Amino acid sequence: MTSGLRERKKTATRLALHEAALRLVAERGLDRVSVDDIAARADVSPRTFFNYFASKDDAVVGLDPAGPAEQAAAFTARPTGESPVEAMRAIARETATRMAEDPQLWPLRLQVVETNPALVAKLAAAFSESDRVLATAIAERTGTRVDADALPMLLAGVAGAAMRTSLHRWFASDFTASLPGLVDEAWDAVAAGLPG
Amino acid sequence: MTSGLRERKKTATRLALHEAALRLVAERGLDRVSVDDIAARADVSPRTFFNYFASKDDAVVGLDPAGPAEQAAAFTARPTGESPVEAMRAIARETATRMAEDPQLWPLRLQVVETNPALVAKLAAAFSESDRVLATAIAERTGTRVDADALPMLLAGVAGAAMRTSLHRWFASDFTASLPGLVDEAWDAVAAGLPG
DNA sequence: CGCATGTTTGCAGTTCCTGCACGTTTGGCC
DNA sequence: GGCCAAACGTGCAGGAACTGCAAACATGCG
Repeated sequence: MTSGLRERKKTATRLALHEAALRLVAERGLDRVSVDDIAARADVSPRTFFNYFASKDDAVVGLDPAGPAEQAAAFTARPTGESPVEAMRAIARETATRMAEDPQLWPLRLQVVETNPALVAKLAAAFSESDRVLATAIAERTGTRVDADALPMLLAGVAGAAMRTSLHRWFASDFTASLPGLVDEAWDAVAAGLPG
Repeated sequence: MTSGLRERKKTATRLALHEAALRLVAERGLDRVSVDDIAARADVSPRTFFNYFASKDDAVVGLDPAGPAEQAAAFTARPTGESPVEAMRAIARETATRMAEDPQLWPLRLQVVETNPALVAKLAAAFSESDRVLATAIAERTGTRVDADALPMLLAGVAGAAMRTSLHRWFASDFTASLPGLVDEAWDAVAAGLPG
């Protein structure tokens, strides 16, 4: 899969920068960590940092830049019998399962993000970008247009809301709850039209 | 309402800075406008700029910082007979009506935001903050807890998705569509459980 | 080996943003 | 009107984020 040495080194460096950023911010707080600090702990030059992340915040949040596109592809690949809502729900559940697999990374990420308001904003922006990509995929699958019909953006946005809600409850439960279970609950409520 | 001279001057300065930022960015694009440019056009010192906005981006987007709290208050003030969904829908419609009243400001804002990716991110962050405040209000009204129950964040998030979708479609229609009408469509779809 | 291509790094420079200190304006009070 | 306290505007100094450029360096491939 990751064949060449070059690519392996790149992903290793990216991960090293992300983990360095995450741990430093967990220890000291966002504004007591500089890009130079992060670069130093990851053993690269400060200039190199910006070859991997566009900003300090991005390095801390450290999301896979290919994530949204992969989700969109997964959505497109769902069986044609499924309704758009069923398909979105299915990939949300898959994503949740994958997130919950690593008992360290996502909990630490969420802990650090919830503690630093600027990062909450960054994560929201990342979700919004993901929504945008997913909306395009939904439009293609359903033969609608993002600009004209409500469904694509609405469904993508609701999916994002369901995931954010579930992540928050997962965090609030100290990661003892089942993330896929929380995702299911959220989608049940959505499918029922959000009963009060 | 706005009694003192002091307060009137403050809101005037804030508005001047926002309009300066908006028009300059509309003309040249975000990265060809500096804070100094904005301050100069608004006739204040660069240092004063930061007494009104925390960042250049915030000045361009220029949302009322009291907006989320006002929405939450409006939600709390809805008749007790209404379900949470009905109440949220009602204030969404009110908000949409108010936005559509000014035929200049919101269209220009949306135009500028959609043209500059960094601003899309900022707007998403602002919506997320609004969601957070609304979720708290929903929890209080329904006797649930934001940390434990899905409804507060989920409903707030869905409301945000409905508004973002409607704003996008309004923009895509060149502002010829009725924004409250689009909001109604979005909420109809949500209430029906997002049929495909 | 040796070339083409991609990656790292240092450096100079711009812009954003903040803390601090000081002068000016405003509102309340007599 | 005159006075005081609080709020506001401004200049300055400085740290940190980020970018473009060009020179070294590493890797893949023939």
